[in-house]
Amino acid sequence: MTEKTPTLDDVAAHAGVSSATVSRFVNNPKVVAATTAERIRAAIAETGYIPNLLAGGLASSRSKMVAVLIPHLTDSMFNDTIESMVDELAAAGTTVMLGLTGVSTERTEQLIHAALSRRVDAIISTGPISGEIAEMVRRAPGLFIQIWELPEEPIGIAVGFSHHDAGCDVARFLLSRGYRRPHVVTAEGSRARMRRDGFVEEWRASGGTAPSEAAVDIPSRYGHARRIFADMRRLPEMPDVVVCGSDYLAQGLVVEAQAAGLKVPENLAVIGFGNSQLAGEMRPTLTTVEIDGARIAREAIAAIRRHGAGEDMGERRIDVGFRLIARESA
Amino acid sequence: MTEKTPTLDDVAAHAGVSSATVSRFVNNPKVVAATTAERIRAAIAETGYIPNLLAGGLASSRSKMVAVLIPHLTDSMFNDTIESMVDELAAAGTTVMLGLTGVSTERTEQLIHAALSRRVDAIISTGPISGEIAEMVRRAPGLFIQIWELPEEPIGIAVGFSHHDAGCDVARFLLSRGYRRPHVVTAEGSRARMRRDGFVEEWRASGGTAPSEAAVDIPSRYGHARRIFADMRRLPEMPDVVVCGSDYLAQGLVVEAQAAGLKVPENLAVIGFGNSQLAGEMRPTLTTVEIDGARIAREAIAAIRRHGAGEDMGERRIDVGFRLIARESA
DNA sequence: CTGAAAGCGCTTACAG
DNA sequence: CTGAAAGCGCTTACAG
Repeated sequence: MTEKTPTLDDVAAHAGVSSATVSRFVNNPKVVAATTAERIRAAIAETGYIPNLLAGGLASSRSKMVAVLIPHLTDSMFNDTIESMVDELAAAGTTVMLGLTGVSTERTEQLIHAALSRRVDAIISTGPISGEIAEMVRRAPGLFIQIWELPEEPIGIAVGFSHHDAGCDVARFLLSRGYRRPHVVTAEGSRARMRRDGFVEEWRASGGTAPSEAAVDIPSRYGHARRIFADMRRLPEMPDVVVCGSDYLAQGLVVEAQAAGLKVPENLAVIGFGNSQLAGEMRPTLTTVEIDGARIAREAIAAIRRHGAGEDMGERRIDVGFRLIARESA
Repeated sequence: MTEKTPTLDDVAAHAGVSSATVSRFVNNPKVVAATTAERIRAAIAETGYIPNLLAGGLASSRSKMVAVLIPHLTDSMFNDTIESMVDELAAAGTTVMLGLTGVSTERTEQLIHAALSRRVDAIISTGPISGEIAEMVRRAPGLFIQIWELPEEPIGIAVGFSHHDAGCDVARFLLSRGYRRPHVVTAEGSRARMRRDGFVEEWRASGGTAPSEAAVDIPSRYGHARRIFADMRRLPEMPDVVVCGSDYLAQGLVVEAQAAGLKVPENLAVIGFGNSQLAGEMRPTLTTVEIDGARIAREAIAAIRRHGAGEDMGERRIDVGFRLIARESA
C-alpha cells in the first residue's frame, strides 16, 4: 500500500547535500550552516522522512531505549514511578520498553535478555536478580539500575530504601501509639518479606508478643481483605491493628471492618504502605509509609544521563528513604 | 569494562559454520541439521552471544516491537488490557514500547513519530487521532490499531465498542429502576463525552428531565469524589443517582455518601464504568459497565499476527461490546 | 542443509 | 561547515 519509505539519501538528494550532512542536521541541527539547515528542513517535510532508529542505533550503538521491568501493572505501587519515568524519558527522546516480570526469576531473565538484545541504554528493574542475570548484565555495556531496593552490594546503581528499616519504623510507631496485638499481612516477594522481618524483629525486641500473621499473593488488592478479615475474626484474640503491605489492601480492610460494625481506628486500626493517592483521600484517611516514587524516577534518569555522557557510574547506592505518615486510620 | 560483545560471526567461527547458518538457527532452529544445531548451541553458550535486534530488525525490516499508547498509567481503565497485551506479546518474543499520551494530541503525535522511527510492527493506540497523524500512519508499513474506540471509518483496525450505546444503556437501566434525577459526571476525553451524550439523549428521549452535570479531569480518581459530592448537595434538588465515568470515582462517591450519613443505594445510587476488579469487591458492590479488556488485547494481537503473516488486514472494525452488570449500588 | 555476498539505513572518524 | 567511505551486525535471495 505504500511507496518505499524515504531514507536519508532521499532527503539528501532533495536538499542537494550529502547524507552525512542530513544525519548531522537530524541529530544536532546547530552543526550545520543555517541556509543548509533550511534546505534540509524543507526536504524532510517534502519527503515525509522519518529517521530509522534501528539503523541509527546500530551505527551509533546507542538505542535511545531503556527497559523498565516491574512485576505488574494493575494496582502497582510503582505506577507513579513508572509514569514519571516514561514522561521524562519521552521528553528526552528516549523510549521505554515495558516488561512485566510477575514474581518469577525466569520471566525476569527472559526480559533482561530481550532488553539486552535491543541494546538498551539502561535497564531499570524492580525484579529479583539471580546470579546468572547478574553475570549477563555485568558484561553488557548498558547501565543496570535496581529501584525500590537497596542491596548491600548492588550490581549497578541501586535507588531505593531499606525495607527492613521501614518495617522497624512501623513497629516503633504502633508501639508508641499503644497498640498491642498487631496482625501482619505480608505479600509475595523479597521486599515485602524484608519489611515483615524488620517489623517482627523490632516488635519482639521491644517486648511485644509475637504478632499473628497472614499472607497474600500479588498484585496485592482490595479484594484480599475479605478473607484476611474473616480469618482474623477466628483468632483466639482479636488483633487491634492490621499491618498491610499495600494501601489497596489497607483500604479493603477498613471497609471490611466498618461493614462488620467496627470503628477504625478505635476498634481496629489499619496501616498501609506506599502512600498512594488514595491514602490521603479515603475516609478515614490512611496512616501509611510514603516512598518518593518521583524522586526514584529522577535519580534513575540522572544516572542514565551521566552514563550516557560517558561517566563511569560504577556501583552506587542511592537511599531515598521513606516517611511514616500518621493519619486517621492508626 | 567489557570486552567486545560477541557477534554472529564469533559464534560462527566457534561453531565452524557460516554466519548465515547461525542466523538461521537463531531464528528458526528446525531448518538446520541436528548436529550443526548442537555445535551452534554450544558456541552460543561459550561466547555468551546475545543477538542484536537492532541489526536484525534493520536487515529484515521487522522490529518485533509494538507501540502501546495510553493516556495514563495510574488508575487507568486500560491496565488490564495492557497487562494482557504485554504478557502475550512477550511470550511471542515481541517487545512493547510504552507511550503515555495524556489528553494531548501533540504528545500522541510525538509518540507515534517515535514509534514509526523504531519501525514498530504495530501501533496500538487509545489516543485521539488528528488528520496529520492519520496521514503519517497510513503511509507507514506497520499496522495501526485503535482500541477502546470504534469510529465509523477507522484508519486501520479498530477494536472497541460504541460508547454512545453504552451511555444509552445506562440511561435505560436507570430509568427502568425508577431513578428520576441523575447527576452525570463526565471525564475529559472524547470517549467519555460520547458516553455522556448517549446517556443524555436517551434520557431525554424517554421523557426524563435534563440531568445535572459535573466534569472531572483525568486520570479520574477517588479523590475527585469529595468535590463532586459537595457540589451535588448544593443543588436545588438532590440527585437520586450518580453516573460516574470510572469505578474509582464511583467508589469515592459511595464513601462520601456514606460518610454524610446517606445509604447507598437507598438514598443515593451510584453507577460506575469499567468493571475494575474493585467493583465486585467493595461494599456495597458496584453496578457498572463491563468491558472485556482481555478480549480487546487478544483481538489486537491476533490482528498483528495476521498482518505479520502477510495478510492484508485493510480497514476493519471489531465490536467487543459491553455489558451492564447490575450489583448493589444502583 | 549450507555458504558467499549484497544490502538494510544509518553514524562517524578522517580529510578538506 | 561538508563530503566520501567504511562499518555497525544482522537477513535473505541465490546457488549449490
